[in-house]
Parts: sequence; C-alpha cells; structure tokens
Amino acid sequence: MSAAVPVRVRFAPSPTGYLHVGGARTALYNYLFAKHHGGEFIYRIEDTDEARSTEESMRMQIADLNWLGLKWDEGPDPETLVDRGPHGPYRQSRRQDIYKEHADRLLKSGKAYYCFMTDAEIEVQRQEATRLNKPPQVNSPYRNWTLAQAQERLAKGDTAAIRFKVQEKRDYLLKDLVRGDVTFPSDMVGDFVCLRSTGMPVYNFCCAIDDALMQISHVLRAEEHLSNTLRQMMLFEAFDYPLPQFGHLSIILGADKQKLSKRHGATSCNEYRVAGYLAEAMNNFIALLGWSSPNAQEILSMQELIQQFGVERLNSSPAVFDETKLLWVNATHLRALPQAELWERVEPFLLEAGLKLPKDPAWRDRTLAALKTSMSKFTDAVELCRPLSETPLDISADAAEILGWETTEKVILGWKAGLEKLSTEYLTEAEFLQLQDRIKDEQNVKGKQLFQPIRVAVIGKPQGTELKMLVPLLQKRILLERADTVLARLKK
RNA sequence: GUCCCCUUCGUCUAGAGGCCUAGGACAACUCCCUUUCACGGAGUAGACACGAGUUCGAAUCUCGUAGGGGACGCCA
Repeated sequence: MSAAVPVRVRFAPSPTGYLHVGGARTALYNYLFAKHHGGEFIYRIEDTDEARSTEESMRMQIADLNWLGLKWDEGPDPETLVDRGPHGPYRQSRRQDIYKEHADRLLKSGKAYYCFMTDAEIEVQRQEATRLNKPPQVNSPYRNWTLAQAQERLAKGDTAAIRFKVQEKRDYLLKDLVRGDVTFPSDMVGDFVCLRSTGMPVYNFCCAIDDALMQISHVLRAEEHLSNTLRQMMLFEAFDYPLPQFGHLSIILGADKQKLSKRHGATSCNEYRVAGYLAEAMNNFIALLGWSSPNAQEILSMQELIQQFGVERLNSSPAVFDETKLLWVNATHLRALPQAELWERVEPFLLEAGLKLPKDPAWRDRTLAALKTSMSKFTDAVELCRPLSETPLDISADAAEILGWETTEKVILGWKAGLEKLSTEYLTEAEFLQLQDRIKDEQNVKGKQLFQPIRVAVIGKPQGTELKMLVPLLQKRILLERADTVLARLKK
C-alpha cells in the first residue's frame, strides 16, 4: 500500500429501494475507513438502471445515511441534491458523455466492438450453452467486424451495444484486502456489454471508470461484486488507469442462514429507526457483523469505531443478523445517554403516541431514572409512560373481576381519603407505602384485595409497572381524578 | 454445469504452528441483590464441518469431501 495515495473511498448504491442493513454496513465501513485515515468519503449514485432507479429511493437512502450520521465529503447535497465536489456529476445517469467518450476510446483501439445481436439471439445462445452445460456466455458474431463495417451498418439506423473484447486467456490476480489473493481466469467472463444499445452504460463499465476518475483508492463493497472485479480489472487495464485496492465484504444472513431479505422481517435501516432504535447502536452493532475491535470491545461510540477500524480485522465469512444482540447493544447505548438527551430523543415517540406528560425537567428526570432500566428502545417508553399520561383513565376489561369484589370500594375510598390528606403535589415512594399500610389497617383488607383495587384506581388495569414507581410520578390531582373515575364505574 | 468465495459455542467473534484442557460478547440456565419485574453482580453449560497429509506439535499450513453463498445479464 503506497502511503502517497490519499485515501478516497465511496459508497455507491443504486437507488432502487430503501437502504438495506447490508448497504448500511458497507457505507459504514467505507466511512470509518476514510475517517480513520483522514481520507474522503464519496457518495455516488448508480442509477443506470432506468427502469428501477427512482429519485424517491435516492431520497430515502440519503435520509437513512443521514440518520446513521455518515456524512459524505463529495456527492449530492443531502438537502438540495445538488452535486458538491470536484469530481462530479455524482449520479451516473448524468455522466453519460464521459462513458461515451471512454467507449469510443475502446472502439478505436479495437478493445471493444459494436454488437448487433438481438435479445432473442442472445437468449438462444444462452439456452444452448446451458443445455451443453457450458457457461452461458455470449459469442457475438460481430466480434471481428471492423469499426468501419459496424459504422456502415449503424448509419442505416440499426442500434448496437458496445461489447468489451476479452483478450487472450490468462489469469488475473486480485489482491483482495479481505480475502487475500484471488485468481480469476479471464475466460470466466464473455465479451461483456459496456454501453447498452440505448447508450446507457452498464454497471461494470461506469463503476470502473468512475472509480478511476474519482480517484478512488480503496473499494470496500459486498461480496457479490467479487467476480465482477475481473471485468473491472480488464477495464482498468484497457484504459491504463491505476487499479484501486479492493476489499470484498461478506454478506449478511438472516436467522435461517439465507441471505437477508424481506421475509426475515426488518431489513431496512428506516424500519429500525421507526422502531425506536438508536443510530449509534445500529452503527455499533452493524460494525461488529464482520469486524471486531482490537481490544474486544463490544460497545463502541462512533469515535471509537473510527479510531479502531482497520481493514485487517475484517472477517471474510458471512454473518447472521442477530436482532437479540442488536437489542442489547441498543439498550446499552440508550441507558448510557444523559437523561436530558434521552428525553429529547424519546419525546417524538411519546408525542406521536398522543401522550400528554408534564414539561417539568425535574419530573422528566425522575421519570427516566425510574423507567430507563426497563427500556431497550425509544418506543418502549411509550407503554412505560402511558399510565403517566394526563388522559382520561381507560379501565381495561380485565379489571372487571377486581371491580366486583365487595372490599374494592372501601379500599378505593380509603385510598382517596389518604390522598386528600396529603398537602404535596406528588407523594413520595415512602408516603405511598405508608398510605397502603394505613388502608390495610383501617379497612382490614390485605394482599390481593388491597393491592389490586389501588392498582386499578391508578392505572386502570390489574398489571403493569410497580405502583411504588408510578405513583410518585403522578400528581395527586390526577390520582384523585382516576380514583373518582373508578368509583363512578362501581356505582353503575 | 463452469469459475470464485466461505465454514470456531444457538448467534457475533478472538485465534496468523506450541501461550488453546480454544478466550470474550449476546442469548440460555443457576444463584445473589431486590417484598414480584428491570438494572446490576457471581457462576454453569456450550464450538474448531468431515477426512487425509505436512510437522516433534495444527483451530491455525496443504489437498480432498460435504454444506452454504456468489458470479456467469443490454441488473446492480
């Protein structure tokens, strides 16, 4: 590795859907690698598949990348989508002149040729090859046409793809950063298309050209591109461009060891964001799928990831995406958050659920202190805080049995009387426990007959978080209202 | 079919010929803390895919076998 070459890496997804966790990991590794080496992280859009690429997908992916905090140094501006950086455009659909010019160069030097084969002809060849158990490669009859011959036919209005002419058989050696030496025989691929007959370039072609022109020094990408690398190496060679270093990351599998896909449940970053996961936990967890910290750390901040990341500790075998561990990583990050920040980040979820909670910072602090150990993700706060919301008490159906007990009314009346005697806005845990004891003695009710009616009078249902935690978080006024609501129900 | 890649506890991994009676983390289980839960603490159980070879010595090197994945597109 030459130290003179500045580190420039890129993440180059195709905008054909949400950002997948696999893509997120690729992006993260590239980002970490760049930041670790003080290099640049470039975001490029591979939108040459006109049928499947959409601007909406692109916006979704940008939003996900932003959520993860992976900021790029060059590429479309996340807000305006206007290109920023000296090597643009960064959307391949806008670089067609460049590809055209490169294809012409190959044509002129005889390294590529016009191919007039139709889809049907290609299909016939493919089926024939498959039938003979041969690699389904295209053997174009136009391979040896002269450029003049082809141009003559083009002049008649026929369209043609431009195919790269794979040269004599030899081995290509790829020194992969993750996999070590990988040898590809050149006949592994047939003459591949560079430019479609529509003029739109094909992935391998623009990828190689862009990586060269954008001066990409290292390409960290998914394993499925490993065998594509051969074509790209041929292209680099044909243009006499210096080859970047490649590292092919293993794929991420679902619990059934099959490639992670929609049937495994959540596979997009966005789903995890909505489900109340923390971006920093997502980064942390994903980083550990295929990479390990040199000092065996499991919980790492972005800063630590940047400091410790290195391509040497990348693992080449596939990794199963384990949601259980993700949840643990998430809970750990969540509980480490300063309480003020935790509230800030949880609040949108509470508001969305329609909860009405006190604005007093001291109250919020107490609440989080009490509830945070049972939270693994932001959305857990919703159910945890629901009983604290200043909304009319909803008496659940399974409270009916308790409401039917003959001692219930006097317990609640005792509870109410006790509350009224208190002068403070909130009662302390100790006061609550004392009050409970007093009701026990005064009303001569104990055990279930005592606890359950109070519980229903507080939260409207027979089970939930411990009352000694909840009661001190509820204003006396609200407790009284709720007790009245339950009493009114008893009268009916 | 051909080529390429991968294979350590259930899962993520450490491991670069002797430090390995294979270490850590999540999950599981047990106990402690706590008048229930959670958090926390202490433990228990659990793996080198298989077979040959190289070597005084192999999880580590080589070769096979099996299994999994990828590529062979005018998809990326």
